[in-house]
Amino acid sequence: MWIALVDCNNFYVSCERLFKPALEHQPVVVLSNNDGCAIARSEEAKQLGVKMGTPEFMIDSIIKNKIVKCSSNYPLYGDLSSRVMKTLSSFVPQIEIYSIDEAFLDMTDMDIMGLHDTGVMIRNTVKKNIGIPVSVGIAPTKTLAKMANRYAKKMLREIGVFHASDEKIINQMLSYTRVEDIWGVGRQYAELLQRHGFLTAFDLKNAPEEWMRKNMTVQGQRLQNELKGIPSIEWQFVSKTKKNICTSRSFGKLLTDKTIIQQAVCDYTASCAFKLRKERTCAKSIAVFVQTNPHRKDDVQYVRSIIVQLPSPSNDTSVLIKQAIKGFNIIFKDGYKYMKCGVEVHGLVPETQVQLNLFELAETEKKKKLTKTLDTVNRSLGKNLVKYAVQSSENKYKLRADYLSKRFTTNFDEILEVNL
DNA sequence: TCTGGGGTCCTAGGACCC
DNA sequence: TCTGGGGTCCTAGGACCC
Repeated sequence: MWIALVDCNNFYVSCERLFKPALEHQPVVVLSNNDGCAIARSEEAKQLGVKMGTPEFMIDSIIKNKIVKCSSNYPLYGDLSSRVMKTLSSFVPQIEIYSIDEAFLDMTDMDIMGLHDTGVMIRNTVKKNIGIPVSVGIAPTKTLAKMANRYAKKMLREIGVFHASDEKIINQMLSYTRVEDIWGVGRQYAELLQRHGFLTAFDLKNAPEEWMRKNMTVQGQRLQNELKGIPSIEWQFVSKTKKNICTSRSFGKLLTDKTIIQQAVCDYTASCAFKLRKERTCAKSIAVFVQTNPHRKDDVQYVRSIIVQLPSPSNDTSVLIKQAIKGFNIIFKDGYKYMKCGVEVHGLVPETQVQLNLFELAETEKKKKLTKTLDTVNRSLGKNLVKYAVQSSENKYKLRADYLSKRFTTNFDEILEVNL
């Protein structure tokens, strides 16, 4: 089996550059929600020492005025992503979209002109059609394809394609790759592995199976098999239905006022309810959490969450808001400076599976019509103008987005972006 | 002054049932 | 004095991903 992992280079930065060619060859970062920290960096920005997750104020303190900052613009990235994915789909029978900027391609039947050349063709076509640069890694398993992709970026920058085509080449790649750079090995496991003398992916491939199982659970076993060239991660051509849905945000500034925070909780609940309806699922329970800013060492800290069971599974905004407020009232305490709150819905079941008694049924039909109308109106306006009374009518917890680019390819309204 | 948001999978341990 | 065992469901928490 041959698997390709196609990955857009510095995706968010590449999207911004597409519409602002002057950013080409400039150090550019894209900032997270709230303009909090860097979540995408151009090569030039990486060379200036900007790390993933560097807070904006630290970027300023090191290299003020040398770098272009963009607020993140998810509608734009989402639209370009689907165009890239559509182009990739034209090459192979099926692709697995792994994230906004990555997809796995089953290349097993593609070996007509040689897999390396096929990879080059894919890369050139995406660049020509969409304008986004991509890298391609081809190998016998997903984990090795990820590694090959990274190798292409690091070692074969100009070509941007690497085919790990036989055992000798794969072993070279494994020896080159340090454990902390393997897909599936995070900081904790990397430290553990290094302590035990496993430094490269090649070491890990040859580690005792017993040890892997004992210290890294079944995931470690799977990972080791993948490194040995035995595919152990299933294809996922159709996206699974979600198991949890979450909406949470940091506030633009620290908040103490219960009413304003409750409005945020209600807005995020409405957002979760909308996502549930889009997925055609209902939630069994809803969790609410609030927290202070852990980075402010001098402030008194408070973090709390609560799970509220719903009377019956629901995706109705008013039902969810009612329960969310109930939970919020239990966990909220005066006297703290809050930085963030969020809402998470759990135990999702298909809409069609929800059992109701007759009384509930009659009520639900009425509510469904109301909800459908609200969704339709809000969608056609391109923003959430129509709301329940407990939601916010103005942005008292508004997020910052000082460097926002225009929505070049979509009709989304500015307000949708900054409001939620 | 200023530090993201949205997910997944796995395991352990408790509650409960027979 | 001796005090089962297996199964399921749920939740919390850890680790990881982009």
